[in-house]
Amino acid sequence: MLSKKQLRSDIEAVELALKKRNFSFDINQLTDLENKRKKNQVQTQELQNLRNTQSKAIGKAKAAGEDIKPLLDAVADLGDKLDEAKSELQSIQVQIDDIVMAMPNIPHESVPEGNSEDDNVEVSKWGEPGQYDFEVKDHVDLGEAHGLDFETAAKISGARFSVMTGKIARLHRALTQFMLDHHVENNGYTEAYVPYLVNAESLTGTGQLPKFEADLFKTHLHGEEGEAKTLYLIPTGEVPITNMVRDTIVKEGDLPLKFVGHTPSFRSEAGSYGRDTRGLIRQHQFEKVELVQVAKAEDSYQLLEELTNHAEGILQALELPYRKVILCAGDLGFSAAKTYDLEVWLPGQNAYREISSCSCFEDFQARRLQLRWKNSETNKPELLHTLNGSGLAVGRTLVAVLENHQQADGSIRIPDVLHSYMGGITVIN
RNA sequence: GGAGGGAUGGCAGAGCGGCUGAAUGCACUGGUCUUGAAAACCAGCAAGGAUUAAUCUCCUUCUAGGGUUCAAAUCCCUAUCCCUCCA
Repeated sequence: MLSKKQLRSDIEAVELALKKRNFSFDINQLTDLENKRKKNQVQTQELQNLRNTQSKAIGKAKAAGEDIKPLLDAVADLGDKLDEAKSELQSIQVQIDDIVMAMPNIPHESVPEGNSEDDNVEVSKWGEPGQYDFEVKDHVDLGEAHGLDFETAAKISGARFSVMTGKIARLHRALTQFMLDHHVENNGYTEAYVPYLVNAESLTGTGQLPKFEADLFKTHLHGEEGEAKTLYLIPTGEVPITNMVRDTIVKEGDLPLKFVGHTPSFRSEAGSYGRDTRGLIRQHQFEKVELVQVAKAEDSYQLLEELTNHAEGILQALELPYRKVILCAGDLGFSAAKTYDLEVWLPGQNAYREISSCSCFEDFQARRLQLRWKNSETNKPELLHTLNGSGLAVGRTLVAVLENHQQADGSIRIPDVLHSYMGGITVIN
């Protein structure tokens, strides 16, 4: 959520900034509502003030043993007037909130202009795509022989699910364990285990709601669809991990907070029919190791670089060629101010594909989350900045390992760092 | 499944219709004292919002949502979460 102060004082600048990401809104509508709000709020507060002072006077008169009847008569219709003013104010505020909650974050000044992923800008490249003196297979063909099974998954659940058995399943687990250990031991993250079902408040805090409900799997207990009983499957570990610190004032000395968590992610993939239908690339359920940081405003962009490097460290350790791109304004996610995507080389697709997305949200999420720290200089709570990134998406990492480390006979070479996690297995064949 | 108890500021914890935005302690900030520190003492210290150049002032908030009342942290109802006991 953007700051309402900013929307009042500098709405033209907001419009201009959001235009960069092809988002437009009706300035006049918002200013009209804002003017109404101002008038109504002042009026309502005056009525409340009147009620408070009158009530106090009644209390005093009563204590002094005076006749309070005339005072009671004087406030007879105050309650109704107040109710009316309040409900009108509330309806205006709901309208304003609806508009403001649907507004995306303002892109950071370093974000390049552009409309789609074609306009993203490559920042760096690591490793060289391998040369293969045989015809490369994609992960579906490679995995089939080793226990990657989409047909059984389709029987159990449907399209966009997978079953893994045997060594593939172990490799998938090994990748997860390796990533978690790596980030805890080398990068200073605290491991977090979190719920996979979350309430609407949490999803509102990180920005998935109210705008993107269609992307979520929704459950309700005992067939009842009510606020309290509705839970959603998390679309990313970002949601529960970031929400651990919702509504808190973090001690300055504890900053930055750094959490790493392994969770499944559940996505409806509404609107992506026909895209990436083959293989593990786009699933309703996939595993991810998520990095989350919470920091002071002045540190956040430095930490975005670090966090991205942490994700890159996994790719390097697994000997996977990749490139880093900065997303253009038009391709930026709703809550993000700046995002680096890491794209791993997939020989089977002869292309770089996203495997991690690392973003700084500035105070956009923190404002919804009421996530703050107390500045000892001003003695005032200030909003923190939030960051997160995949470190990495496990399913896609599995794809990358299979495809990049395939050998002529269809076997898979296991990168050195995984050997201990694989019980000494160095090749899957 | 049944019966109770609870949720209050950064934390702990009093208050149980008007004098309570909230005692007290801890933490924190500033000061006195000290060569320095600790201790002691003094002072300050909830958040959000409206208005303002700023100060002032005002409004809202004691888990959440309803209700009673001129007036609610306090009474009533509902929900959520926590705890204890019984089965």
